[in-house]
Amino acid sequence: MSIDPTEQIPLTDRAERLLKVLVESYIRGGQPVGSRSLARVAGLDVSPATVRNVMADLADMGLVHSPHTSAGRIPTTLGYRTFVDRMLKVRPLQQETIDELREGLDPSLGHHDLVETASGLLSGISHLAGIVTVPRAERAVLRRIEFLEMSEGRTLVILVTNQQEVQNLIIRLDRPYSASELEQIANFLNERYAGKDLQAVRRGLLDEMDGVRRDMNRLMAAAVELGEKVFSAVSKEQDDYIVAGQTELMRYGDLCDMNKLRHLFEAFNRKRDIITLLDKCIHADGVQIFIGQESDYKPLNECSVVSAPYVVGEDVVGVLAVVGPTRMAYEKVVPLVDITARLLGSALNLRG
Amino acid sequence: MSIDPTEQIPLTDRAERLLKVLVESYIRGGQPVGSRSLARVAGLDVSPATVRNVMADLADMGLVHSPHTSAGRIPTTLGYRTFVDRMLKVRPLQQETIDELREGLDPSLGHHDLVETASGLLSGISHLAGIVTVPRAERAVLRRIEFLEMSEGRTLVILVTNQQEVQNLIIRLDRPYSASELEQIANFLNERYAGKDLQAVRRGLLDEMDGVRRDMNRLMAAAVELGEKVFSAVSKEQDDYIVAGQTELMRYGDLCDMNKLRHLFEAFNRKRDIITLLDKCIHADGVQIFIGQESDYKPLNECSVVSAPYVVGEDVVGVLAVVGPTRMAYEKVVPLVDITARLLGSALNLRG
DNA sequence: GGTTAGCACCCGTGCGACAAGAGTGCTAAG
DNA sequence: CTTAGCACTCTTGTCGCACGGGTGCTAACC
Repeated sequence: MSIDPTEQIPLTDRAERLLKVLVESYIRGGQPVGSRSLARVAGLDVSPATVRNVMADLADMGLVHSPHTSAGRIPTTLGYRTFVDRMLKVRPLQQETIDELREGLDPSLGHHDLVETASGLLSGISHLAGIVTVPRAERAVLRRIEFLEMSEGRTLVILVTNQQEVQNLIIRLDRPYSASELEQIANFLNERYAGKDLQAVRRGLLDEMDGVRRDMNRLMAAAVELGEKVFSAVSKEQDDYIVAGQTELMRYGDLCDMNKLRHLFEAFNRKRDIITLLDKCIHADGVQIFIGQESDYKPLNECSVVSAPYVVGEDVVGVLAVVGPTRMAYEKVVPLVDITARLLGSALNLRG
Repeated sequence: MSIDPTEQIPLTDRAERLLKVLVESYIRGGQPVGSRSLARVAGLDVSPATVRNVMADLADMGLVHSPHTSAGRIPTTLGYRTFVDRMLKVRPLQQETIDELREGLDPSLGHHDLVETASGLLSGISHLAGIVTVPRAERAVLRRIEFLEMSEGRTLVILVTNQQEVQNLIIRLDRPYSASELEQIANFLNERYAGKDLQAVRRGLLDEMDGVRRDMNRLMAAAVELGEKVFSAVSKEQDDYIVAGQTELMRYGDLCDMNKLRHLFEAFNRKRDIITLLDKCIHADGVQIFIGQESDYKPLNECSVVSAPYVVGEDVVGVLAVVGPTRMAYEKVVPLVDITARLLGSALNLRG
């Protein structure tokens, strides 16, 4: 949110109030709101005509527009933006919702399950789609590595990280290693690197490869080479997320166009584009909101994305988000995303 | 297909031909087909009036119906059924499609990837949704089991099956075991059970528990108990499937009702009901077709499911299916499902 | 000057009428 | 048994029309 396009726009108190009420009431009702009802509900004790004048100004500033002459007004993207940045009063979550989140995000679950339930909770509570990226492994701490020969040239690598996470991958070796050789290599790597995070491990391995190659014995050389193979593969294996509750989006008249909705769903499946969008906010701290075209991605043109990074220790390890029609209940979604991010972070954190 | 409700219905050659053409032409066009066009395209050299008479008979038999007086005719479920059972001439797949399948289902892929690509291929080729169940592990052959202590009471079990499949799960032990104890237990289990399929392993373990309990030493007893824990957990871990191309279904006007479509998608996510449906055909050999309400499951009322079990060795290990509107190109989908099932089976088989 | 009432006007929506077209069912003749 | 003919039904599209919500503008008002 470093660039705030609304900073410049000056609004009288009344205009501001009217915009706020307009957005709220459009979010609630989903229909263009006219001057009469706006005047009534705003509690400002002004006539519809006055409201119309104000609306004309807001329209000039690009904050609202009519879908056609003589329907009520609808907020534009910029209108939502202004609303969100300047008028949004977040309403704290109900205690029972918080309890539900806290219960669901049980620290004893595995990474994958945590991500999945987080996504499910986001969606279930907001009645919108939830997205949670799989946490980056780079900062996970290596606890143990083991090798297991499977068949000619294919070796199973078992990687235990943090307290409980297990990851296995199969690598191909260019020459056969004996079982005891593999054991020694594992021992070497464990002794040297257990307790460091994967990023550090990889850096360490690269250093060793570069540097003192000649004073390594064969075993060490093999260990380093093999390790590098493993950890480069692991670091590639990221960039994934879990979506829950796509179907919720089929409930909203706003997105009733089957074709657009299809494109949106396909985008969810394709993942790539969504990932790049989520990446954008991985280092914004706190909740971030993309409204309509702000996401700069066609399938999301009529959607808003409310996202927040989640943090383990000092490090941002992932992002979660809620996706729904532009016309969503921001005042509820924002705190939901916020708190879910915190709870997910701490659930992951407790597991070390 | 043991019960064939159409066996009884006698049809003149002409009626049969007309029904066939009607179904084909409705599948192609999606609109009720009238007597005039039917007469023309059937190539029978009869007048529309004659066709109308035949249609009246077919309607009496419940094979076709009009959406209302004086629209063309549409096949009923029973009509489709008759068509599929008695008139469907499967058209062999194009060679390039077969190549695409064969290439995609690379035996060197892991189980999970195979299932995923199979599902994707089914969907991509048919432009419908594809479903493939994860292969049952029961008949997979145990190659090796290893234990790795992780933290107090939590032990990682690594299970290598067939040539290349790795599965790991974490179990809780009621008492702590030393590393060497675990190693011995693993050795015991490996010696005794490597090469047998998981079902046999489990049976064996249960036998040992039941039977000769007293002449086992402590180690054996522990091994048996632990093993039982593992293999009972593994056998529960099944009953899953992978869906691909749900979004394709949003393309068809037949399923344009957003609500129904939502229910369908939710059914895909819920999985349970779909699984029970797929279970029904796991032991029918060859392709099976559920048309509309035949599936006996509301969300699928306007869909057909074309399914086939896939086989490794002698054993059916899973089912795959294509789901689409009742009005689908059966003559293409049937061979597609058939061949994909064979290729998936053999891809899994090659991997031992 | 800001605010308001009044008024002309615009435009989406719903409704009824109407014609066209497609298709049927029935009957009577071949 | 087949077919032509015909009356009838029902959907679809279009047009016109009235209605109502909402606007923009202007002129009066405080």
